[in-house]
Amino acid sequence: MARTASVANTEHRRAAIVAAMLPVMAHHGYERATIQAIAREAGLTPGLIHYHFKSKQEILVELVKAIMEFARARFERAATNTTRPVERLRAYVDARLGLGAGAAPDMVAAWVMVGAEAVRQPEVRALYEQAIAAELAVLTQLLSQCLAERKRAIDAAPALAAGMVALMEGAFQLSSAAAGVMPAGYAADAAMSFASLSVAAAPRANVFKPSARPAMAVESTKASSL
Amino acid sequence: MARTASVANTEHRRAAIVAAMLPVMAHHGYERATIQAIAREAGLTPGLIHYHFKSKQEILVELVKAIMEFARARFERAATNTTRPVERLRAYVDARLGLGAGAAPDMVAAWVMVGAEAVRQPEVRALYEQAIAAELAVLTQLLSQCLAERKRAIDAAPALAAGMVALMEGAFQLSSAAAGVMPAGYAADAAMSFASLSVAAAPRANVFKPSARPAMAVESTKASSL
Amino acid sequence: MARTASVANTEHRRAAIVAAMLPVMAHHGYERATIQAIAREAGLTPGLIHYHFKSKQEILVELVKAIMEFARARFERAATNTTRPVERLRAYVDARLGLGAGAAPDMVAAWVMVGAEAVRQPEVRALYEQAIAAELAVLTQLLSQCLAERKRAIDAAPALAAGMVALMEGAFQLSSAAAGVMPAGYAADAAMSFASLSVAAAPRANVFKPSARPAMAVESTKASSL
Amino acid sequence: MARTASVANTEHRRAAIVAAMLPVMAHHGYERATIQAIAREAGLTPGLIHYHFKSKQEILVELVKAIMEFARARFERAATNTTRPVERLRAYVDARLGLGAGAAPDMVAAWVMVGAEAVRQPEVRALYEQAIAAELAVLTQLLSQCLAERKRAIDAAPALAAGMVALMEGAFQLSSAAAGVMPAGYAADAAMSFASLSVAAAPRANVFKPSARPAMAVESTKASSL
DNA sequence: AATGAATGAGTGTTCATTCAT
DNA sequence: GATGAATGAACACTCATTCAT
Repeated sequence: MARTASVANTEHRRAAIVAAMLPVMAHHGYERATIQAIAREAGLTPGLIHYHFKSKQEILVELVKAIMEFARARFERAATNTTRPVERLRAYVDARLGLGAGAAPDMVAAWVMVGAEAVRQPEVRALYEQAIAAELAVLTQLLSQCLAERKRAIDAAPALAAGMVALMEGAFQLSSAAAGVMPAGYAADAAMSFASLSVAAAPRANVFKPSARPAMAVESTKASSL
Repeated sequence: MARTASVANTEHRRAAIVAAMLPVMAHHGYERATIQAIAREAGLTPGLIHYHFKSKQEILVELVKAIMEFARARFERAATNTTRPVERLRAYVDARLGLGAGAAPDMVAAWVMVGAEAVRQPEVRALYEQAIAAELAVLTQLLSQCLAERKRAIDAAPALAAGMVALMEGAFQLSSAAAGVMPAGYAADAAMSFASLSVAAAPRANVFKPSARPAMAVESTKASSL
Repeated sequence: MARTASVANTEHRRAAIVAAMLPVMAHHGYERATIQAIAREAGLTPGLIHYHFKSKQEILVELVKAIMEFARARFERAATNTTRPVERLRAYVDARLGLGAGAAPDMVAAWVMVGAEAVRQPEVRALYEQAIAAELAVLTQLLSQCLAERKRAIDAAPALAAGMVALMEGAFQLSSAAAGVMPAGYAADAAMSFASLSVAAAPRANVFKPSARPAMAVESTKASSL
Repeated sequence: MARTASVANTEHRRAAIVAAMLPVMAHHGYERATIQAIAREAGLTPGLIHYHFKSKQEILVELVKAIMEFARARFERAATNTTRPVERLRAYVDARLGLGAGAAPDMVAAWVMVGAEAVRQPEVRALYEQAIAAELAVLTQLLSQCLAERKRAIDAAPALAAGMVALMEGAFQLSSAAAGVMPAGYAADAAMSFASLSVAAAPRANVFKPSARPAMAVESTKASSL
């Protein structure tokens, strides 16, 4: 009933503007995500955008942070149900690929645009690298736990994590620009299969006789929407 | 006499303009790849660009085709040395990831920009999907051959190919925008490892007693530069 | 009770706003002296500025008046110690040049900006002319007293005053925009020297035999349009 | 009859744009000398202005150079008729004040605006200081020659030159913003009078018995900060 | 074929001013 | 009196495209 305090109002406005930039960028890219278009999407006047943000790039930076935070939060929520490494890994993959692309295609497309801007804008690149580094760190930890649980050497975890991150980033790109030619729901399956097989194939930790028996069932991976 | 005929000259000019667009797009993206910058890169005058191309987008379309053709040609060249499915698969992966990123970073970055444009420009998207479909077809065939050679069911080939394409597209993105945080040379290794393990784990074709023995050595994968 | 009456408070606010405009104009000029910047300098909110002033130009008008008043007050203070014409003249020059630029560079720079605005804004020009006319009047009177004291004809006083005003206005400009290339402390010396020599060289009042004829004939100077 | 070559055409356009900026700046100042207004004055379209100049400031910089060059050329032309120091000095003063203000009031007003911009724009300030330094150098030389001709010590030349430059800059300001209250033609007279009297009053070079001692002691002037 | 000057629509951004609270 | 969010008209600048030569 009572109007929120001005500070909160400003924060709300900023959040609304960032939120408005997401679909505009998803459909038109950064350069064509004009201040006018963002304002229209947010139901505001163009001048007001620059009252709340110093520059268009600042909105982009906030958008990148928001998407990062969104992904992080979704994983945290999904991972609270279990402590088993494999299940946590699956929760991570599903959070990123299973629901992500299907439930939030605009966010996925916007992220693809962010990735393209990261190629040429140093400030965006720094944020993007930070996001990728965070992904790598989380995945490396999860994979290390999976490997340790099965008494495997964890040396391969970083490279494996890198491959999974690449697969996921590529899946985002393809779901945004070539969805028509990709098989349904391949991505989460492929990611989990890659992880499972790699863990199973990893050499035993400090042991001389590796058996390399795949015990994590690949077949259990199913029903991802990307 | 020394001058080539005008048609051929026109074709040369067109090719030169397309070639000039590549590095400009790699560094500035499509929107900021101005006609002036392309002309400067090509050593031509701005007006001449529009004499040879109806619009800027037409140059982009030609560039996409040129990159597709370049990748196809490189694979063909590398694959002539062998008929063994596994080696041909490796040749393919190396052609795309092994030398690609290191030898032609501008082309990789330009391809990333193309991918972003494909999200919003229908004509570019059609081409991009065509390119991805071609990748999928080639990889599916190569993987099917690998599976058949080992008497495995080939049903999983399309999904596996999709995963590999995603991994490669993601690797392009990451090598262009987050090279600093990725492990060295992870991509080709990951792609080959993924393929090898998946082939090995595939069920036997039309056979009741699967043994699931991994016979394609994962360790043979080495030293890729992406 | 402790609060001053609203009218007085309003006056204080107006004075504070005018005072805040001075350094902002000194550093950014009139056009770039934004209401936001003035408000920040004054520790007020932007909206309040327009509560106390109808427009930005009204603040400028008040600022011009304030600077004029400041200069007048400083001279009055310095001139109370003496009644001797020469000393009063020196007090005037020192008030304007001796301490002025050093003690209040912002005010000097702001005055330069006022001078530029006077070129194009009629209302500011009217005030500026009023200020210059006041300077001329004061200087003419002081110089007339100096001349009279030495029994010289006072006819030249207005022209001499005009030259001194020009020298001082120019000194303000140069101290604000070219301090690096000007000799130290030249201005007050030059002004006093100009006055002293001119007084000494002036013809005797109502006398037929002029003495003190300068070797380089001043009379030969004629027909200048400025 | 024949169209001039393109390079010359471009140079002509640049010169025309610079020339168009002069009256616009003279009447509206730099900030309000909009690209639109300059284009209108030049009879060109706004877009073309930025085809020939990278930025508005670049036009300003060229304008400053043009005014400097104009003043230099006018003096050179006027000074060719004589080698006598005093006459050359007069030629200089007349070139700057005698005809200048009357014949080219827009240029004088534009120069005043340049002076104001020099306060806040480092690049303009650098040019302005260069212009003032050139003035000082020329005047110092001319005054030194006058002093030498009359066997006077030339030590005072720099300070005297500085005073004259200040007087002239101030005269420009006043002729642009307070012409109505200034006596007619005072400036050139004042400048020449100042120079003549100062030369006459200067001590003899290397001589023990100085003559021409002014009754109002110039030496008493000290410690001014400007 | 080729030039490069020219156009005009559109961009991000600034800012004096207004106004609901 | 006071706030600060909001407006809208300007601004400098960019750029694909056109066209006279």
